[in-house]
Amino acid sequence: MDKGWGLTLESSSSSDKVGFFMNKPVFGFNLSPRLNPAEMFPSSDDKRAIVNEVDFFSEKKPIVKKENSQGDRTDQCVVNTGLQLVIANAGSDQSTVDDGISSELVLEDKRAKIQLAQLQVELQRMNSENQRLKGMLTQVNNSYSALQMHLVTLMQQQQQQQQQQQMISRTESTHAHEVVEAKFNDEKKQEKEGTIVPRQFMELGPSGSKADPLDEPSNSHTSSEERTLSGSPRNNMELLSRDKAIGREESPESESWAPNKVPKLMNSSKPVEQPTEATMRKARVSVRARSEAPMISDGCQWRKYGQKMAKGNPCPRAYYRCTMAVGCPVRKQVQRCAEDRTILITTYEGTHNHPLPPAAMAMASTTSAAANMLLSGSMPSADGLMNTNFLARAMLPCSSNMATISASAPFPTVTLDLTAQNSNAALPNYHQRVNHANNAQFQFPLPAGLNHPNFIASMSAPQMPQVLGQAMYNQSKFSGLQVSQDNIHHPSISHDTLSAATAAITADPNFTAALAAAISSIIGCGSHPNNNGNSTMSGPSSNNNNTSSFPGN
DNA sequence: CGATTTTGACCCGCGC
DNA sequence: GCGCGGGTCAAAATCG
Repeated sequence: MDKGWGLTLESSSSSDKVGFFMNKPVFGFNLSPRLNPAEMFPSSDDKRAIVNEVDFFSEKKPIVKKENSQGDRTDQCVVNTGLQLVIANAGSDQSTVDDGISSELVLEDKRAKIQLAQLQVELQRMNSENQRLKGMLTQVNNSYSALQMHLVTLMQQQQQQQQQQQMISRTESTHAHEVVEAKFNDEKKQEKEGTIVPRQFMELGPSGSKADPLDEPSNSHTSSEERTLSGSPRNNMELLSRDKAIGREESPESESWAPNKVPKLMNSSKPVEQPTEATMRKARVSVRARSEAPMISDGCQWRKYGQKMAKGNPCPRAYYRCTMAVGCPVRKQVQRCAEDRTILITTYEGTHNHPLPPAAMAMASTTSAAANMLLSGSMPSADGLMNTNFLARAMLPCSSNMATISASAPFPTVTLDLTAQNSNAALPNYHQRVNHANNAQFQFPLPAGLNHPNFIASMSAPQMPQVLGQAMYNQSKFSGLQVSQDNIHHPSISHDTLSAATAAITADPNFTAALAAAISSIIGCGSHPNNNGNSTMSGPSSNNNNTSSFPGN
């Protein structure tokens, strides 16, 4: 930790007891070996401190002089004198007294002792505070790790469930075939489709189908089930249309694309087991990040399946679907910001139905947490949004433009703004757009917009510095970013660091992904203290497979 | 030659 | 009912 944070607390301050949150107080008091290290760090096991202590007493004056020359004059005058006197008294060495102990010296001695005592008290206080902060940091880290583990576990369980259900549905599909044949025996061709279609979506669906083909022989027309899957008429129509589409697809290629159609059918077949999936399908997480690359790296593999010109934006919008697993319903849209083309807007939608690589977990958990937060207020109703954003506000009392929740129809969307000068450049227009649509909108800061002035000014929330600080530190370790705490007055992040982080976000796609973990942890901790790890929705992850064609270029 | 991208067509929801 | 815009499909083109 100290290495990464570049602690330079002179000799004695390198003690492990002084965590990075202590750097400010330590610097503020300018503790140095001029003070008796043994007193300042009574339980310190720091080698340097011990050495200094020994040297100090063994060579008395030479050491004192040497250190005086390094220290600032004020400290020199007061503290050093005190120490000398202590030595003189302790050693009962009258030689120094022979020069004449003036009352001034005695006063200085007392002053020094008082100051020393004050410093010790202050140090103790700082130590205890440091311990407390470290404890909180550990707690946050543990929570985050636990949540990630929990998420992974859940995803694995989900996958196992899917596999089991797929096994079951395979056998059931045979029955379905027979029933379909019986019902549509007047047209042999129809029979064929009836057999093929159920198999497709049962095997490729994101989660095992609990639909019982026996209950609904005409699977492709089970509007009753579809209705339960989603309350929205839009989905109903979608599903019906999908049925038609599947019905007309007989080419081999249709099989390869079947997964794309499967999710909704699958949703329809299991409305009870995954009640949130339909809503998750609607919930979107939009990530704004500065990037010259065509796509941000999120750890997932994507295939482009479409590109369109969107109204109001000269840059085309590209459509991608996740190809890490057959039938993964997750899709994303990538588009340059019309106002600032260096900003890449990536909108994720859907839930991965497969395990994610670590690189993808960060962004996935981020979007998951964001979507969960959005959906935790239940539906995109006004109440839901109010609740959601109440949580956001409570959790992150400072208000800036790092993240936005909007009830933008038809999909509620969370916007995570990873851009630097977001609020000044692009967001105003964005906000106007959203507000004009009479959408409730709330904002809260995220670490990604690290160099946002409001962000720095708003670091009062006690949990923020720790989470962000740790995230920054962790990131710095593998992104090559050096995070130094020298001369900063806030425990976690300096302006320089923020700038560097912003630069790193742009330069290193992995940084974005990992930084997303911090976002995730913040959002998760704040909005879903109990269940944010349960998220099954994973956004995407960003990744390395940059597509050749980039919207807007 | 398989995988991926491109791109025009198509479908659907929504507003007028 | 019609037109618009968003989203998706799928054949053709391109890439590795």
